[in-house]
Amino acid sequence: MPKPRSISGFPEWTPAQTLAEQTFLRGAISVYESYGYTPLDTPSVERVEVLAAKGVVDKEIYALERLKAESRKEGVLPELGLRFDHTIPLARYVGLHYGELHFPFKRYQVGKVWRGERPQEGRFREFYQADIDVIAEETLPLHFDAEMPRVILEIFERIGVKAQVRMNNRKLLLDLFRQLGVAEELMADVLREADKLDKIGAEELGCQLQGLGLSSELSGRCLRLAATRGGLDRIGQSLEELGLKAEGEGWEELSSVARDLTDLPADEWCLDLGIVRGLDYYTGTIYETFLPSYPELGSVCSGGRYEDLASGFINKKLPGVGISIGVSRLISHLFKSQGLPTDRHCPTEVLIILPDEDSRAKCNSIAKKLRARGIPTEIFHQAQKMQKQIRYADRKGIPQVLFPHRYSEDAPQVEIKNLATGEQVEQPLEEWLATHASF
RNA sequence: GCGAGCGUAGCUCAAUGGCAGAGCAUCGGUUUGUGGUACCGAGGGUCGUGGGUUCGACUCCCAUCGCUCGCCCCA
Repeated sequence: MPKPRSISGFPEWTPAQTLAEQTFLRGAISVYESYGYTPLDTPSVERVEVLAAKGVVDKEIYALERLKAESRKEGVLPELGLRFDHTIPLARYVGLHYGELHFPFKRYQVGKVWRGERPQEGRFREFYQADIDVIAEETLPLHFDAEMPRVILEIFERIGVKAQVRMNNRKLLLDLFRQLGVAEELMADVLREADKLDKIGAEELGCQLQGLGLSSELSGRCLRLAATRGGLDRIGQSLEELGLKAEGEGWEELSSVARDLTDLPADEWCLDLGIVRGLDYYTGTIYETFLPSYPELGSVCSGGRYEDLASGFINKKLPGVGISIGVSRLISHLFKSQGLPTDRHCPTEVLIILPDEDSRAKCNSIAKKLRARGIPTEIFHQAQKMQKQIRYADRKGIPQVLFPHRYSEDAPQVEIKNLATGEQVEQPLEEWLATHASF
C-alpha cells in the first residue's frame, strides 16, 4: 500500500478549516448575488489554444491527457489544459454564447484554478479563486469600476476583517511615467520594479531602477510617484509637486471612479499610483486589496478593466471589468494567524443525546422538527454513557446538546445545554425553537 | 529555471555510532443523568527509499524521491 502523502502546492485542510473556507465562499457568493451577479461554472478544462492567448504557451499551464495517450508525440502539444484563472474561460464563454447573453453580463465564478508554479508560502498550484466580472457591449459605464470595491469590501466586512482597496489606472500610470521621462523600451521593466515598492522598500527599488539605466534623479522621481497614495485631492497635489499634469483619459476615469466612492469610509479605499498589476490585458482601472491587520499577506484580491475581453474569440468589442479574491492564499494565512475561527469541526448546531435504544423514535421526531427550522442536527449514534456523548459534541465544536429524557408528545419538554457557557435550560421544544430559529 | 533547509508515532519534535523516546492527539478507566481541568492506563514505528563505511547506522558518506522556504515569474 502506498504511503499517504501530501502533494506540494495542493492544499488539503482539516474538516474544521474546510468548513471555515466553505463558509467564507458561501458568504462571498451571497454578496455577489446580492448585487445581481449570476453564477457561471465553466469546465476546469480548456483547449490549450484558448489558454495560450497571444500564442504564448506558458509552462505553468497544466496539461490534461489520458494516462496512456496514444497520440503523444515529440513536440506536439496536448490538446487540453487546466484553467489557470476564470477570466480566459469567461472570454471564451462569452465569445461562444454571445447570442444567448444579455448585456451588461454580470457573472461570478467560484472555483479551483491550477498553475504549475513552484509552491511556496501563500503560493499554491491548486487554489480557489472567487471572481466577479461585468461584460458590456461597446461601452461599459465607469459605475461598474466603482462597484468592484463596494462588493469586495462587503465580503470582508462579513468575516470581520478590515480591508482596503487600492486603485490606479493603467492609462494614467503610463501617461505619468512617460511625463517623467521613462523611455518606452524601459517602461515594462520600470513598471515591474515599481510594483515591488511595498515588498522591497524604497532604497532597494531605487537601486533596481538605476540598474535599469535610469539616472538617480529620474529613479528618485519614479519612487516618489510610485509612493503616491491617498484621496483624489492628495494625488492631485502630489502630481503638482512632481510637476506632472493631472489630465487625460486615465485621470478622468480614475477621478470619476473615486467620486463614485465618496460614501465609503475613507480608510477602506484609496488611490495608489504604485499599483501596477502584472497582467497585460488591463487597460483602465486596476485594483489591489490589502488587509491592514495582515500587511505581510500582500494583495488578497485584485483585478481591473480590460477594453477587449473576447476580441480573440468573437468579432465584437466587449469591454469588461472584474476582480478576483485569491481565496486559498487568504484563508491559509488567516488559519496560520488565527484570523479565522476553526473551532467548529462540523455544521451540527445541536446534538441530541440518545439515552437508550427505545428513545430513538422520539429523538428522530425531535430532530425532524429542528431540521425543519434549518438547524443542522444529529442524534448520537449509540446509547453510550452521557459523558461520552457530550464529549463528542464538545470535541467537534457542536454548540448545543439536547437531552430528550423528559420529552413526550403530551409534554414536549427538552433540556438544552449550551456547551460554551455551560448554561442549561428546560422548556417546551417549540418555545426554544422560537428563540433559536435562526442560527 | 536557480538556491537553501528538512524527512523518526496521526501531529510537533528528541535520541555521543551501542535496547526507538517525549509532548500533543486518539482510545479506555477514575463505580454508568452531564463535556472541558486533573490523575491512571493502552494502542500506535520498515527511523522517506536504495546503496556504502562499520563488529554494530536513526546517527557518518553517496544517490534518489519527497516536503518546506526563498529567487525568477505570476497571463
